[in-house]
Amino acid sequence: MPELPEVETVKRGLQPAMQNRRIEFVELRRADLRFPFPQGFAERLQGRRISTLTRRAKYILAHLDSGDVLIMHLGMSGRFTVFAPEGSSQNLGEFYYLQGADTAGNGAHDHVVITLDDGAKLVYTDPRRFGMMDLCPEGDLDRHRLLASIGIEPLGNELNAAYLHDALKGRKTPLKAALLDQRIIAGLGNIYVCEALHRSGLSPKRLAGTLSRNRKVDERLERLSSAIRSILNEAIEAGGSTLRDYASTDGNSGAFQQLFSVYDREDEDCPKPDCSGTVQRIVQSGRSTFYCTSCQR
DNA sequence: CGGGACTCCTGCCAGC
DNA sequence: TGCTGGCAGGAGTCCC
Repeated sequence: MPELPEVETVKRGLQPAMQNRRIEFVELRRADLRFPFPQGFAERLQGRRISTLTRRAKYILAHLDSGDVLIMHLGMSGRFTVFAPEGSSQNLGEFYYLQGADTAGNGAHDHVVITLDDGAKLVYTDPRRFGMMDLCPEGDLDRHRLLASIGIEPLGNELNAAYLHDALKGRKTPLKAALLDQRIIAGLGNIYVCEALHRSGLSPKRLAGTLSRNRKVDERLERLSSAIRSILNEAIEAGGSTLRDYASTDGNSGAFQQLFSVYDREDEDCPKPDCSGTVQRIVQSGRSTFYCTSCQR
């Protein structure tokens, strides 16, 4: 599930449930996810008020009144569910399930249960356990080992053709791999890289540095940077409806899939109106790439 | 250093 | 029906 748009959607979904709430109790069902929980994890959270939630790359950050920041990453299969407090199903955020909180958190892969001061329970579920949680003082966030070398946010002003020109210059790695590199752009994953390359008509196999040959900024980098931005924004937009579906049903939203032009569409016709190509699947650094060999150069 | 392979873990699906 | 192998949206680590 989670690339930047999904993480942003989850953050927005959690915000109304968590903002300004005090953490009453934290139950860990195991000692680790991808990494061990830090020493005193539950104790440092309990009794603290959450001032706000933010996002950096694919990390959700909960800022606490103690000065600590709770860092959360969903990995490949991580998910949060908010269970409403008993008998208060009115005016709940879209992220709420409408069950009573006493039934929450009993699944086989429910690893963390956070009880808030209004009785709501926040349950972290992660079958593959590639997710992680950590605590870090707000002032040390930039130096946190997982955040220190993260690149620019693609939705901010820093992402533009000139940035890509410099960042990709001399790179001999395929463009696909460079865009997946979180040190260059934060938050892109396999799906949205495939989609952005298709929209901008660039081959995933092209060596990244070939777009920065001249001193002049290549107009293809302009296309790439605006494709990244528009794809992510559209996905976030769609995320809201995905989330509503999710809250009311089972997590599998049809609207989500319809967004993709090439991802998981091997052998289908290229959806670009002026292109008669077919979507191919190849493997790059061990992962699936979907692209049109006809219009992506 | 840059680049690529390997690794963690479980669930699911196609193919036999 | 049941097994097996391959694959999955992430990313740190190790090795050349």
